[in-house]
Amino acid sequence: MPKLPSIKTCLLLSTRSYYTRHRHVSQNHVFPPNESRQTATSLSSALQHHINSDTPFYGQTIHTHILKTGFVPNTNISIKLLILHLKCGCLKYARQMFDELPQRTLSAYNYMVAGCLKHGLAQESIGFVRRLVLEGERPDGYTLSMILKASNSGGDVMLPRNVGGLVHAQVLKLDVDPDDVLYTALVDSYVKSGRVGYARRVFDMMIDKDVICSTSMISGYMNQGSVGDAEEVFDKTVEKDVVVFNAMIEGYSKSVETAGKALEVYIDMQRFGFRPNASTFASVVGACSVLAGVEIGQQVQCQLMKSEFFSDVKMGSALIDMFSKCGRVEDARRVFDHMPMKNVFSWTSMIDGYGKNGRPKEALELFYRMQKSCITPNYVTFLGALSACGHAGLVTEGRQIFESMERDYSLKPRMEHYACMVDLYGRAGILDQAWELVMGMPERPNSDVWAALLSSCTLHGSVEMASIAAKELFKLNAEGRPGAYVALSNTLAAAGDWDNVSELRELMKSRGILKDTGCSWVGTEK
DNA sequence: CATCACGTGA
Repeated sequence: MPKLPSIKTCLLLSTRSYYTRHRHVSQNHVFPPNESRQTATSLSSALQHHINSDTPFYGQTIHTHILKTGFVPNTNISIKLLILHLKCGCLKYARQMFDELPQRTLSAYNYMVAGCLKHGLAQESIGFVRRLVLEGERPDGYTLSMILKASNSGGDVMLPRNVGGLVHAQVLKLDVDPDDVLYTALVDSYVKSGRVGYARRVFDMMIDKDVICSTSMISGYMNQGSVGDAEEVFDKTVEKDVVVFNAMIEGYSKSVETAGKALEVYIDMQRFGFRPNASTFASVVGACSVLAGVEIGQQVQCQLMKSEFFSDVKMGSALIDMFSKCGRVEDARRVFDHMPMKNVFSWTSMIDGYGKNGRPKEALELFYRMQKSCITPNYVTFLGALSACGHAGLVTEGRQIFESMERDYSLKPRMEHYACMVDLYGRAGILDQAWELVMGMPERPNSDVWAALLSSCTLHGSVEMASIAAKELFKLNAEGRPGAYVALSNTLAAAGDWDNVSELRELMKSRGILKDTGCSWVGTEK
């Protein structure tokens, strides 16, 4: 039987292989220990070194070595090993270390929660929160901020709807300093759940409002179309950074009215000495596409080409999108062809660009070529391909693509896809197929689907189906869709059902949807 | 042991 290496050898082994690759790192923890207690101490400091210098894999090496010796790590070492495994992304080992701990402290729990979150396992992380509460621990500021993060992670995390409020209450109970990062996390949580008013209230409690929380606040305001409030917060932000500028530019770039300001801020930030980064360029190019300003867009493109982001995939997609929106598909295609690296986004932008510019053949051709290369289409790609089929009236092809979604890529069609298919059948005049699809949906159709069905009925004069679709639509959110009333009214009128038309018009008037009759001003000037 | 917070495209 081979002799097991001693701890001393382990340390030397792991550190030697480490130093051959990282000669610049100080060697102050390599001292060979003489006694067992010292062994633990020097082992601990070696592990600490790998935690601090972000070289977790070497720390893991130490673990495999000490496992061979049969050395039983103390709590201190176990926790360090746990941290190292988390840093390496080995949740399995981390969990094993965690379960073997003699006593599980709050900080150990917090590590597990954070580790799961970092690897996208929000549900798992909440599981650890549950466990710590069941074991009688009280969540501290760290735990609370991670609960917020988990709830913001978007996934299907089982949490009460108003987590933000519940955490807020706990925060107030804990009596934490308003300038703690936790307050920033709270602001961000409220912003992300769309409750900007609450976010502002928390924000106002903070005395030292730094860039980070201001940025959260700004993006919250920008997402609502309250540009003025965003500007107010932005102006009050003393120590600005690239990110705040980006948040402003991104916000401004969304609408035609403010896209010009996006360009101004872009110039401003450079004047203040901030170098634009990939996100900045993406937003600025976005602003150009909103303005349909190819000229400025091309100027930005030139600047971009000279920057270090010239080959950035994000940039390429933004440029493709801009040129497509300006109706210059050929230019978009040139960008696409010259991209050194392409990802799903690049392909999707290009497919969508062809679709939106009335070139379904090219869109589909690209869609098939993409599948032949190693890029896997996603939800948005399918949406682009399906809408291209819709524009071209390619029913059979559309159906095949729709079916391949789940079969070949295990992507469950979303509401948008169903709406797209209904639209495809509807435009082609195959209303019964559209109806069948809607009835066979696994989930309840949303307003987009009913709206697509309604407009198909309007197109082909099917009054009965139109009224069903309209009824469902009104049940959902008719207020946001004045078009629904108009479509139904047109269908009824086309069928000569004037009684219902006038009834509907009354309804529209009472709900404040019917505006004054439009009239032309042409010829009224003196 | 020393975790947690801002912008990201179709």
